[in-house]
Amino acid sequence: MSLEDEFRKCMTKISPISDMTFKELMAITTFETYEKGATFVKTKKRSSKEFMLLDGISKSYVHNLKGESVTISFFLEGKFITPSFNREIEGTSNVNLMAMTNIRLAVMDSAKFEEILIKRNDLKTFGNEVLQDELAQKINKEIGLASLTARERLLNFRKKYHQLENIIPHSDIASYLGITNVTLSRLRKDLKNT
Amino acid sequence: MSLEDEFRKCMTKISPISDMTFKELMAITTFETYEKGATFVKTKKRSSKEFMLLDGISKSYVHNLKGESVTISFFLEGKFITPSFNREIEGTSNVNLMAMTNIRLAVMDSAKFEEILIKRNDLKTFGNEVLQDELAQKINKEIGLASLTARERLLNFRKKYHQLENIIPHSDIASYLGITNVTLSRLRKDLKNT
DNA sequence: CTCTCTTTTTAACATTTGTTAATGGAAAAG
DNA sequence: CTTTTCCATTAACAAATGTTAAAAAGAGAG
Repeated sequence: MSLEDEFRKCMTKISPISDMTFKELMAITTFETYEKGATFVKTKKRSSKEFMLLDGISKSYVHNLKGESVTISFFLEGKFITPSFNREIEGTSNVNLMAMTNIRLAVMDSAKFEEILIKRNDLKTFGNEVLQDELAQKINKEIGLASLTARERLLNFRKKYHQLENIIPHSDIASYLGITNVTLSRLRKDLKNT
Repeated sequence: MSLEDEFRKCMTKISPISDMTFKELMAITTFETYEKGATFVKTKKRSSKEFMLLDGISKSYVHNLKGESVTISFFLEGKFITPSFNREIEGTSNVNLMAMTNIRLAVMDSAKFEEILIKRNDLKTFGNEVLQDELAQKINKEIGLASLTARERLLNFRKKYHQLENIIPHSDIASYLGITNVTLSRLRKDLKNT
């Protein structure tokens, strides 16, 4: 399958896009690949882009005041990454984006993407879908961190991200769950015998 | 000071608004008051409005799966409450908004507000300012919940919301911090002797 | 002012989570 | 294949947080 077809398929899976709109999108799209471990968006760097993750796994993360890396969220294949206007403060990203595996991305300039979005209703619907998913995830994560035990959060994580636990470093999962990796390991052991 | 003047003052404090734009805003604005304890936005009810909190204190909250109330954020006097497009999923709010004290609000229909926003650059700047503040707060809260101890979170809370601890129920603060109110009480005691 | 109701504090104990360090195991490098 | 390095597990202990229930303090009603 061509990159274009793949891109189209991912978009459509989120919300249907007309041929016309997709053609316009293609005109502003480049395809990029990053190797496992590459940070393709950095905080404090100015560069407004939108990303559709065609293949692989990615995470967003920040550093807290102690300098520790804190995972904010994970992105699986076919996910449209948090739009820039929901991720940037004064034109600079407030999170880093890192490839957890080798990844392939469709990359679009944010300003041009928005131009198309304004005039194309199907893309607007797409954008709303993405935004609403973002909102739902954010609030769920916050509720979880504020009111669930580490064990419950891990169970939720497993429901949402099947198999991810076997693919990416546990330290990333632990910081996502707001626990240490020692605690994660303990919980994993406990849950085996249940 | 008239309600209008008060409204204007609150807006300006966030980002300057021209006379012309403000006049248009006033045409779609009503002023409402709610008594302490009133929930003026409910999840699952359809009604897209924007709120400027002229006076008093408000909170947003949700219920988790166990039915417990979880405080998401607090709003102080002069704060523009999380815009509907950042709070609603398919036209229905994903949080409840409650008055923690008697409050006064400037209330605007979201669709009409957006119409003005589209054509008025000063209002767009205002909107961006609000959005960016929202983003910054959200990410900070998430980092805190994921990587700070309860004690550190309480200290941050105090820095951000001076005096709030003496005004609103501790159960609301505890759920905001992701701890029980017994733990909150303990931390308060500890921090006295420091 | 007194009584009632609600909120906050305190206590005692259980449980969870963090810390540090050692062990084990798997992947990468030579 | 062996060695090295990195990551996950385990253990032992410390610290933080939750749970339950009782006491104290505050707020509101009559």
